Amino acid sequence: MSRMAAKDRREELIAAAFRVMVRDGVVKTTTRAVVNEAKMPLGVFHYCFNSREELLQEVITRITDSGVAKARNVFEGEGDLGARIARSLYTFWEGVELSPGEHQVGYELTHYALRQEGFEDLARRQYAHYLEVHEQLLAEAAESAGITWTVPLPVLARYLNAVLDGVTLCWLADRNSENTREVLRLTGEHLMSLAAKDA
Amino acid sequence: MSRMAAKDRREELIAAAFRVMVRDGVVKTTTRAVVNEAKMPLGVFHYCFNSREELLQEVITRITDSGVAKARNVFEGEGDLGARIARSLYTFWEGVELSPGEHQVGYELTHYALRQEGFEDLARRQYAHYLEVHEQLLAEAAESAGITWTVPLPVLARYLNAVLDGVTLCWLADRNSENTREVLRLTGEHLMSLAAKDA
DNA sequence: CGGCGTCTTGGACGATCGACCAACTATGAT
DNA sequence: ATCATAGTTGGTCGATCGTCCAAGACGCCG
Repeated sequence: MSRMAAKDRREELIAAAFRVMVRDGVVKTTTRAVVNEAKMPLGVFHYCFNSREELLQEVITRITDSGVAKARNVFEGEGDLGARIARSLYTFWEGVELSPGEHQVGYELTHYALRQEGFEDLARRQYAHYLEVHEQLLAEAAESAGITWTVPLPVLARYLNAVLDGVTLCWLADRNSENTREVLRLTGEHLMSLAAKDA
Repeated sequence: MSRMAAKDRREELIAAAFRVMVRDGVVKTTTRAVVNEAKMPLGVFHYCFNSREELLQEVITRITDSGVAKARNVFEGEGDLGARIARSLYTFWEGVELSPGEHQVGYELTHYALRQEGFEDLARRQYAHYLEVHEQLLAEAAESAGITWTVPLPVLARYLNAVLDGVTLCWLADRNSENTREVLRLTGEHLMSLAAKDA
């Protein structure tokens, strides 16, 4: 193998691990599967990571910080509040249908973290981040549309997050896209009914 | 060990497996952990089950048919539509806070089934069942309250299922009960706004 | 009593896993 | 050129897993 800095190899292994997760699931993401995906000898692994847990932890933080959540970060653009909400929900859903595996991995990692001693904080932070992103999104949308939410922002963000997680989870099981889109449309209308024009 | 019919031993093993799942998670529910929980020798396992997968499949169908979903089956009782909806959502949430592990196991099993070759149908059926229950609940509530839903029942059921799954998943991570209850209250009000009095 | 299913049991097998290590090699500073 | 540092490699260890089996024990029916 050509010589490479341990830092760089770490990054490649993290990327390889994520690909394996998407393809085969978190449980089957073994050290051997990862180095095989990255086309590296097995010995490399514990030279770059102290343990398998350390790798998974790294993947979780990457996903949390800038991965799947990015697809939700799309309240930008033109139009009134209704159009922007509808477009945001549509864009989110586009992301799910485009790469279901990535979202599936997100949930698997959450449950993995919840079961792993000392990893509960990772799951906690994961959802704290999601809620924060949604909160910020809703706040920006309200400001640029000149409205005020009639529901406390943390509650509204949690509601939005719940609907998105819920429809995704259900769709991963039954792949009913049509009804899912209808649910998102319904949710969009509901959100609009919770906006009050500023004085 | 006292002599016992294989059928009966199966049931005890299924129950033991469920307890292990709730306590340690699906991944750590090994054949040895199960027989240990049931206080049976290891050899019993493959006398009662052809494989570990067969046991997990049995647990999934039990949960799907009458387990966790039962907690949602509570639209019964007195009062107007608003009171009944609020009480139903509250009862559901009571169930989650009372035994979070059981709900957590439900999600873990869903993801397990989605990854297991040939088990996708189990996850499919699981959610088909949930949606059916919610649909029936909403239909009964509408009839006894003399209202009609202004949204197609399958869509409304999926929406309700999504919110419940979503808030549960989020709460399992951050344990924020207060905001979760607010989300459920908000959802209840939303549902009421989707009811039209019959002519 | 004798036989025949049904059930019980402890041990063993091969596979796979995370982790570890010793030997080797390349690189760059002195 | 020397040497310390950093990186590479293949093999191996012990643990754990699902699965299987042979030998025995029980209970029922003839």
